[in-house]
Amino acid sequence: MRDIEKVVKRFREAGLKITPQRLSIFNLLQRNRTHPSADDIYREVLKVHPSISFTTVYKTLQTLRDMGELQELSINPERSHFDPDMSEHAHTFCRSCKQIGDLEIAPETHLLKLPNVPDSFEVHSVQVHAVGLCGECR
Amino acid sequence: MRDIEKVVKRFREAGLKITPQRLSIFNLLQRNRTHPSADDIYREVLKVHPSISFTTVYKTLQTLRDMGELQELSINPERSHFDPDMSEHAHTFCRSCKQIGDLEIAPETHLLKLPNVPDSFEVHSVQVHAVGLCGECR
DNA sequence: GTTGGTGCAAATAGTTTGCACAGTT
DNA sequence: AACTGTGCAAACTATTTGCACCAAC
Repeated sequence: MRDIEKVVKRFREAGLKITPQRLSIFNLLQRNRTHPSADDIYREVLKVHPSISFTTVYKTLQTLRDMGELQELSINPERSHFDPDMSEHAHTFCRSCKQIGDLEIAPETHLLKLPNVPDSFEVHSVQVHAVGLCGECR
Repeated sequence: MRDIEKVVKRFREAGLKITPQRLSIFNLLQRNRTHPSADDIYREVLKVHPSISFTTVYKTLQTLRDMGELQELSINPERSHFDPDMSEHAHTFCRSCKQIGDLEIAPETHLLKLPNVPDSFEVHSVQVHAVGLCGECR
């Protein structure tokens, strides 16, 4: 996700409104490093904005994802997680504690240049997931 | 997934029973190239075994996954898909039609040797997903 | 006969939607 | 004033579980 000012600008340019609820969500995502689920985000924003609804969080996440400001991670079969870090990187996923971690990938790896992708297929993003057990859970 | 005979042998060795329902499921998976969801598999097996229940299909898929005979793919946020092909390969996922395709990966890519994975993390499998739009849907 | 499997029905959980009212522009 | 956003409640969908009966071994 970009700077809040830039995201706000994009929303306004798209005719979307800036509400206190949305600003709280932007703020939280900006500082986040934990790959939260929609519900995680909801429960966090609740602390700052006790009257916010899950629906609002949910719809704002959809909008941000559709704008390409954050990634929806399909890594945990039980629920979606969101990642505001749009740089090329991979993830670890622990099958036991369900924790998601970041893996830095050297830029020369060119994740987006996967071999054998048909020319006709338009790649938006490449997700790389190492699935297994973290140190704690072994 | 291995040959049916080998899978049957593994089940017996683990004290698990071989039923007509399970054999139908094994057969179907063996010939499958389409990354079906649990429900896809259920509807296919129904044709051969009209009295089978979703629960039976579901539990057998869990067992096969836990044995490492097939992979559960977290690629479609809406549902899990299963892949009996356990060789190192990647997938394409079309956001529009939800189709999953295979991508061959040269063995020298060493998918399982992702850089920067903490020593303490035990990697079971690495999933690589190119997410975007297929030729048809563009 | 013992033990695990099957199938039904119900519970659970995450996600998504319709709608009336409120807030932003 | 026009139009989008919010929040509630309900619907939906996939997944998971409890349990009585059945079948493989």
